[in-house]
Amino acid sequence: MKKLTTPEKILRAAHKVFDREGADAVSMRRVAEAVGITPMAIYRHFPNREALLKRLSDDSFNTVAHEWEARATHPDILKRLLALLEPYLNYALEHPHLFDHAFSVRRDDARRFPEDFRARQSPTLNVIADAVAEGVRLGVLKQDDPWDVAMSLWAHAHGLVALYRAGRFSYDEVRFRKFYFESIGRLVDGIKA
Amino acid sequence: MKKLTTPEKILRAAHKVFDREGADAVSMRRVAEAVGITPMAIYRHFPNREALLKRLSDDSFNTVAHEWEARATHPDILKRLLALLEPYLNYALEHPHLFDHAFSVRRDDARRFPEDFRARQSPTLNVIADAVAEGVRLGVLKQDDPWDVAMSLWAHAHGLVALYRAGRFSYDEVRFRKFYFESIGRLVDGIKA
DNA sequence: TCTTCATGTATACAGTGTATACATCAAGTT
DNA sequence: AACTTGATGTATACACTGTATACATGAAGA
Repeated sequence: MKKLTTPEKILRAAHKVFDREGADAVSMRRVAEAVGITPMAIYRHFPNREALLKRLSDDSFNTVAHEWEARATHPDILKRLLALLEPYLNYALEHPHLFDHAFSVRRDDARRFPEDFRARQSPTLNVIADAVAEGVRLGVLKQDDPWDVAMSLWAHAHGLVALYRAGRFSYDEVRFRKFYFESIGRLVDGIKA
Repeated sequence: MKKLTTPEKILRAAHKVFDREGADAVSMRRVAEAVGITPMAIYRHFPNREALLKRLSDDSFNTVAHEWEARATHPDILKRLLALLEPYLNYALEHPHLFDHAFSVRRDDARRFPEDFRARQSPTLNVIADAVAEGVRLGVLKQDDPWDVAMSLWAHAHGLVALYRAGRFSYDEVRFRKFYFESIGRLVDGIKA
């Protein structure tokens, strides 16, 4: 059992509340009480509440993001693309509040399409675009810009999850998961050679 | 110049702030001051702030929603589908804050896929699903469930706009508009017969 | 022993939504 | 004409928020 520094304790307490009840439930006073310090003590470690929340969703996202690369192995390009988009769905279903904050909240410092992505600054979209590029090279996919196609795939997955998160589906997780892949399949049909 | 009732004045003042600065800027005190009444007077006309915001985005959305039906005329099914998704983009670009609230905020009373949509309770998705059904009938589109396909189209459009709204594109409006239709075009390619 | 600095506390302020109690005034009703 | 009622407003207060400011504490180094 490692001894925790105060910033770590703050992050853990805040993460717990965030993951369970969403960003709105993460108040400085509530986090401070959970840690056992005064609200103002948090400001010794984080400039403000927004920075604390950002750090939280960044950390949470990064721990999951590595799964993208691990999925980049399937030899069948079309199946690989679907497999690459599964962690996105899993993350949204397992950590809905953190997902909302990581992907649906406006971020002025976020990586932007196209320049940041083409500069390979997104480890997650890299593997998708690489898979698309390989598919094009092998003749499995239509001739098209791999980054544009990767963005289409991301947007499609994101749209489905965003509508699900916004309460526009009555499906339970199992049936939504099915619809998610069927829907992405329609897009994949459109990029096939 | 029609004389305005108090609820109308409240809605107008709130709409102005909402459209310009977003939901967070709409405080009861600020709206009340703009109208020239006390904050608590608003509660004579709206049960609470949430209801006021909901009414605002509902109204704003409904005034735009009629454009959907007006676009349902193009004889070419594929072009009609693209034309049907244009008002969605226009609305998002012209009223970004209201768009966020109308489509990205969780609504437990929102119409849900599939049952509410199949029951034709969404005037906007009706025209899309009808166009898809007609396309299937004419053999222009693959055999598939029109409501599932319509939902895919909506999700794709929504995902693009949501990512744009979340600051994931560096494109200006003109270039994003181009990418929006190109991307939807990839999905349309996938549902073509 | 003295200083310094990181880390914490205490207090206060301006902001929020809204519950509660009271005021005003026009429209019926007797 | 007098009285009642109901719609609409105000005034005040409460609990909550993020955080600026001032001060306390205690360990490390000189």
